[in-house]
Amino acid sequence: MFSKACKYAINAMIYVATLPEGQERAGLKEISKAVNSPEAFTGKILQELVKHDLLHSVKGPNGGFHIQGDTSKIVLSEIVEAIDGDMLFTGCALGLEKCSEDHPCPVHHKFQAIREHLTGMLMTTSLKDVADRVNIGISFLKY
Amino acid sequence: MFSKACKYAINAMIYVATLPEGQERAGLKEISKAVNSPEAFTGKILQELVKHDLLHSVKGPNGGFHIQGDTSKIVLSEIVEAIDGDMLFTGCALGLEKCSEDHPCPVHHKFQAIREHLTGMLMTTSLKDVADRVNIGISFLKY
DNA sequence: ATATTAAAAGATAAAAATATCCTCTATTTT
DNA sequence: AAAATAGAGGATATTTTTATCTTTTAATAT
Ligand code: FES
Ligand code: FES
Repeated sequence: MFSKACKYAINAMIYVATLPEGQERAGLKEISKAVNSPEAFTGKILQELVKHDLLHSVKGPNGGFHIQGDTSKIVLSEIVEAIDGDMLFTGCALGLEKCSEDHPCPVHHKFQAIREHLTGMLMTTSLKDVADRVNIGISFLKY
Repeated sequence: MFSKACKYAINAMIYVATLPEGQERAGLKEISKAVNSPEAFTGKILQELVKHDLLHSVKGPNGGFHIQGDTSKIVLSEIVEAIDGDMLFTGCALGLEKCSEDHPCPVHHKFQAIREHLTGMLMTTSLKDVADRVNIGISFLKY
């Protein structure tokens, strides 16, 4: 469904979102440990998220990553799109060059509903929504 | 969502299912042309489908592939599982070692519904359902 | 100012997925 | 029986994804 890179990205963003407001930033090492992802690879992914303005980074001592602004303003679909692109949202499930009503693949009509369900969920679920669940201890970022 | 191999597999199975009952089998060349997939790679995938008893093959002149029995008895989820395995149906969306209620990832509760929607659709959509759509010309296997 | 810290950037490496090619085997036709 | 056909199986190649390592750059602390 999502690439590994995308899963790491989502988990990392959630972890950063769980940090108390205005707290010191989290370093790469801390983040990759918290979400059980390979450190160097995670670094690349965080760079990408920074480029997409979903995350901010600070170099040097006590540097690290943080989210500026409200975590309720960032939704999961933004993270997915930043890392995996929009094929999940717009591509044909069976690999036709483009997904369209005019020239639909054999599962288009059935898939449409699922896609809408999925994208609707990703577009309405904020980082705050999911980070809160982690903070109160009812969901987990690793194992 | 699905691997390329799985998309080729689904399209190929649908194509074979569109052939009139009891007709001569379709050869690899014919199939891969019909669904616009790379021939040799498609051959490997069809082998796998044969191993999973979703497809039958005959060697030699006028050989090829066909489905024995009723195409309404084969559902899409069987093809997906044969090629991509069951991670789509049972794996955690965010990469936790296992998906469970006891130790859920932050999107588990939201994902559960989508997964059920998706697997429900794949388990109830038969090859005949989709092949019929192709035969009456309202959906397409390539481009 | 200098040393230290930590992310950015670039170069490689390893693994997995996709794709092709060649030989072997079974079947059919002549 | 021999030749031709077409899938099976194995080996190899390419591409993409995942992962690591090294160097550079920016910020901080001494
Ligand atoms: S055309 Fe295949 S999903 Fe829309
Ligand atoms: S635990 Fe992640 S989807 Fe169920």
